Amino acid sequence: MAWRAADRAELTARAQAADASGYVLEEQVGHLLRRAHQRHSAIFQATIGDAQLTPLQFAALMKLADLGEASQNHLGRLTAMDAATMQGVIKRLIARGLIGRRPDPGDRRRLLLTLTQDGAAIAAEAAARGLTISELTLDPLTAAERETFLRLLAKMSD
Amino acid sequence: MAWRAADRAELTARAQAADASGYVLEEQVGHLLRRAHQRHSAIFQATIGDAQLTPLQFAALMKLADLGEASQNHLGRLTAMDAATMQGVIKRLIARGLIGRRPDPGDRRRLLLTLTQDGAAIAAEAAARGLTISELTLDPLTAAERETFLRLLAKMSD
DNA sequence: CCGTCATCGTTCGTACACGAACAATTTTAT
DNA sequence: ATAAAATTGTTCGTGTACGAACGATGACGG
Repeated sequence: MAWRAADRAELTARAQAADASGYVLEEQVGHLLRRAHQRHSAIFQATIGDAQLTPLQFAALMKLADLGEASQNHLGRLTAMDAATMQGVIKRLIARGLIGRRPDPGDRRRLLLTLTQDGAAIAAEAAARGLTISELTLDPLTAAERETFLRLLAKMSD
Repeated sequence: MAWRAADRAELTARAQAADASGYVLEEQVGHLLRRAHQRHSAIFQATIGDAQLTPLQFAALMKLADLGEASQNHLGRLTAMDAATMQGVIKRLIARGLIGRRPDPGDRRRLLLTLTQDGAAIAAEAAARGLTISELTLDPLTAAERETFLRLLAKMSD
């Protein structure tokens, strides 16, 4: 969001006087979570270097680098993507040649995913950027606040 | 996310041993923000009552109830939606007859939005549910933690 | 052995999310 | 007054998100 002085002033002015409903959008967790997520996405895009690599694609790459090999649904659960969303993410990663897919010999329903050489190279390169992105996102907080915030955020995500 | 015991066990086991990259997905702000946002969306959908009403449509309705009247872009900035996203949200709210649109007599670029009677009724009904949704989302935290969390979340969203 | 049930991957439809480009208008700086 | 810059609403393209339904396969109990 590119905030303007006029809009910001209007928001703080109105936040004082909660109207009859008692509902102040700017104080609700959902709205704040959404804005924090927006800000993180912007930082990700500006920092990851590879313009084609999205947060979800990056997450899948990192997790696959850790696992070595995984079925689509399994990788999806570990990266918090449902099967339908996974479809698109995997399709685009395969199209870019970053991951490969082969049938599981032991279970004909499953497709096993692995990083290609290109994929492994990009994953290694992006890992460091990923850490920078996390630091930049938490930049407005002090060191102590960051620890608290991450702990509470994890607790809330179950 | 419907967590399975096996997946959860695998995650906690792997989180211990950070591999060579030093990047542990589960500890990154972006991933946690995304999961928290997912959880909130699920709670919203289960609690809002009106199956057609989405979080963004609800936010637009609440803000418009507060403002009385606003142009599309202005309302978009106050609800943290860009102009392109706003298009779709407004289009669907108009289709449902919850908001109306008229040209601004003082500025021929602008379209002024207002709640219809139906829109105002639904907004009033939904406001209470909105507060419940926020409480349910913060439920895993203690009262003190909630206050801290909201403060840090707001600080981080700038 | 065989029916029931769960899981896997896929597709469809709807709704954000946002960069980019656009024409019409208003504002601003000269 | 007028050229340059900014704002408003729109459309297009790509990428999440996810419920719902589907056929194919596997797991399990009787």
